[in-house]
Amino acid sequence: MKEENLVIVESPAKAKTIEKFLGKDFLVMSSFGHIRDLDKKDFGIDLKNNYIPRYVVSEDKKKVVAELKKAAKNAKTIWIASDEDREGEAIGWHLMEVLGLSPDTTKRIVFHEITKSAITKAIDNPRLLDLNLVDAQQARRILDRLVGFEISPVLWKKVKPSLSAGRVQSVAVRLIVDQEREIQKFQPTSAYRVTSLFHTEDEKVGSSELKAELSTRFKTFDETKHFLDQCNGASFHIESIVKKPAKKSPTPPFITSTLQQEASRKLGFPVSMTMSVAQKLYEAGKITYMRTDSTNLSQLALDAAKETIVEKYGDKYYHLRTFKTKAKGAQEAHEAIRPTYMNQATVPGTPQEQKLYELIWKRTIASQMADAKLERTTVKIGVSGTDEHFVATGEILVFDGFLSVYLESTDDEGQENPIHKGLLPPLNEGEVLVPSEIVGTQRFTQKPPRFTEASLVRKLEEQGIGRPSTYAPTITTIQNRNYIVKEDRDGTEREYQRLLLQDGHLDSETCTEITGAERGKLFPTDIGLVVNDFLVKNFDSIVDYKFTAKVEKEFDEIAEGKRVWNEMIDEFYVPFHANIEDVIENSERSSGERILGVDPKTEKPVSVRIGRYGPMAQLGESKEDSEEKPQFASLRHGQSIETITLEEALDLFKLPRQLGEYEEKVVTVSVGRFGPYVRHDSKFVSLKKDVDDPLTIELDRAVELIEEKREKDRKALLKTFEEDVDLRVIMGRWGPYIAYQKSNYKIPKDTVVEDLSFEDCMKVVEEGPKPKKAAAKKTATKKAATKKTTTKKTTKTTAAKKTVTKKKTTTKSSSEKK
DNA sequence: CAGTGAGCGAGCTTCCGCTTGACTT
Repeated sequence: MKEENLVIVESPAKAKTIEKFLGKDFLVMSSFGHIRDLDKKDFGIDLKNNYIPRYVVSEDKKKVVAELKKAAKNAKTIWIASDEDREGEAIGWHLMEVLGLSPDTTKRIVFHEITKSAITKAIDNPRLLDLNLVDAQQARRILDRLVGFEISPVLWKKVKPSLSAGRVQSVAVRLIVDQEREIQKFQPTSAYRVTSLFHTEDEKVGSSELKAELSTRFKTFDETKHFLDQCNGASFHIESIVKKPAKKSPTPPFITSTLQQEASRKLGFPVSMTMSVAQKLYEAGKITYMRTDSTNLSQLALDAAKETIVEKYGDKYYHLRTFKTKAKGAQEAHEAIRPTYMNQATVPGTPQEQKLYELIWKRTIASQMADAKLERTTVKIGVSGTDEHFVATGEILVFDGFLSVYLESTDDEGQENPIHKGLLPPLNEGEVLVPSEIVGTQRFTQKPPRFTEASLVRKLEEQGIGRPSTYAPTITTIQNRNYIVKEDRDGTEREYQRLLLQDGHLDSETCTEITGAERGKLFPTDIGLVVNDFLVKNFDSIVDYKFTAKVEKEFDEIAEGKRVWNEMIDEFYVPFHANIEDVIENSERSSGERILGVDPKTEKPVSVRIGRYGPMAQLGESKEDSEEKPQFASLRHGQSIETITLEEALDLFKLPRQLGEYEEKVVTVSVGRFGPYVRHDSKFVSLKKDVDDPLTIELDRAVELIEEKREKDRKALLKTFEEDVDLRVIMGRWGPYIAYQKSNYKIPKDTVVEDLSFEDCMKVVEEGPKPKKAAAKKTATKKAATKKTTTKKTTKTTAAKKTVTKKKTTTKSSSEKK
């Protein structure tokens, strides 16, 4: 039977919802995003012929494309309903190309919200594909490919293999590097903050205290002391009391970037976790689409929010609001992120899903609520014999409004807040106050803040760099490439002065505080620093913060039909490529090398630099006329080329150490990729963090660790079989699994592990899905197949060679996924 | 992936944006 209508959307969850609205005559399918991309071979672009792109159907989309083709053949009318933005238009165009549809007749429809009225309205108003917009996307895609695939190989040559550069990631790294340098450069200055606790004359000390701060901050200890001396015996009276109304308004509903920020601040989620939890909520139909840059709410949502607010909180808490989207380059193909059903304040699910949902619900509801009304009272207190005055501020909530539901958090860390929450004690102008204590404290200016994942996203969005769908992946990429790391850092102790005036006595003391402690902040690595400096030096215009904004403007001109896309690309590419050639030819290798000094024992020079496998130290030099080779050692975690000292570098060469023998086998200690370890009988045991030091650990302790590990392995071993000692059932991090020879196998669902027989296990090993060493990335299946058929060949044909190297890459990529 | 780091040097790495699963020891 021939279907009347086929509608193609991008997301399968969306397809499901829309099908319900459209009824029987419509079959709704999804393309799962883009179906084609530029070929990876030779850029996928004909550089000599107007940059004509060569597209191929992505490996993991072949199945979807085949199904769409089949459905398209059977349909009378095909509706392309991809998102209304540049990428969506291109997805639509690729679909038409692949399915053999004509852009002149195929119906293109768009809607910005998934409601019945929006969809029927779209069906009633189809248009044709906008080829200018498609061209703008092609220009975007081709430019990104050219930038990424021309600069990255330069890095392989000049810095280290396998590195990457790109329009978005390189700027993200630059933001972090520039900020880090600002922080290193920063010199704190200090000033003295004076605070006082007052009470009224007739009241007892402590009954109702008034905390006030001096409006002046003194530069020096002596000035502060002088002032406190003046206070000793002075009188204090209220000069004025000023009351001022104030209001607070709610923030707009969530878009991707603000959701990531708030989930990070309020729930402590990394951005990738926020996105995967949101994805689950979306697939379950609990929230609208989570990759959006629009703060818009549908009429349906506005009505539902009103109903919920009025019912739950009453009329006076409701206030209709619409928000303008601020983000640069926003394309607004979707609604804001909001609950599907406003009247559900909570949903079932994992704790994370519940928390994130609640956050979304509160933010959405609050955005449609009344302002909070405050009254701020400022009390000015004069000091006799001086022109100085203390100020006390109190704030009371007259009407809570949206605050009864939700308040956005800030990134500020530990800044002292001088505002009294709540009421001030009853006071009158002219009244005399008595201080119970006056304190002068030395305070230091704060260094610029380091980025968190979420604040980096905000910065990128402000600059119009990246899209909602790429914020989380970009941050993962630059961490995977080891350009930046997310880390905690302990603070350092700092002394400060404190002066205390109490009961007519002035004392001063030196106190200490911890400063500069960081949690979950982004730091550049040595490689990040070297690569960034190389890019800034040689490709300044590309890693410029404004580069994206500049090309976006040109893409817009293409979309408006004012510019031809391949002319724009040509204008960019010709000088860009000349620059590439010049850098390859003329630029020095860049390794960030630092000469640390000379080893006092051997009198050989010691240096550090980026090597093929990362930051390393070198002891001695390679000389042509000498047989002697230099020694190498990797820098340890937390060490940096920029800051490592000669002593620390020399320590690196003290490993591996032999500790002695245990059970007639040698015990050695060293530091590897996963940190310090003990090696014995070709088995590895990690040293305990913060307990053991590889430079000082002794045999007894090493044996202890070895035995501990044996005990743990014994406990994890669930089953062994007499028939074959190679077969074991082991308890792993993700539950039990079967290990046979060198591969691991998943146990089928619903099996009782205790009941597994030898035959059951062997069945899993033989029939179960082949344990893919390779991460399931695009071509993995193809590679696995090649591997299987050729590994047995012993002849050194090119084909066999090829598979060997391929195998290497696949295992590597699987390891990188960790 | 836990001894690597020049030397001879094939073939490999890499981008951004749209979407989900499959998968991890």
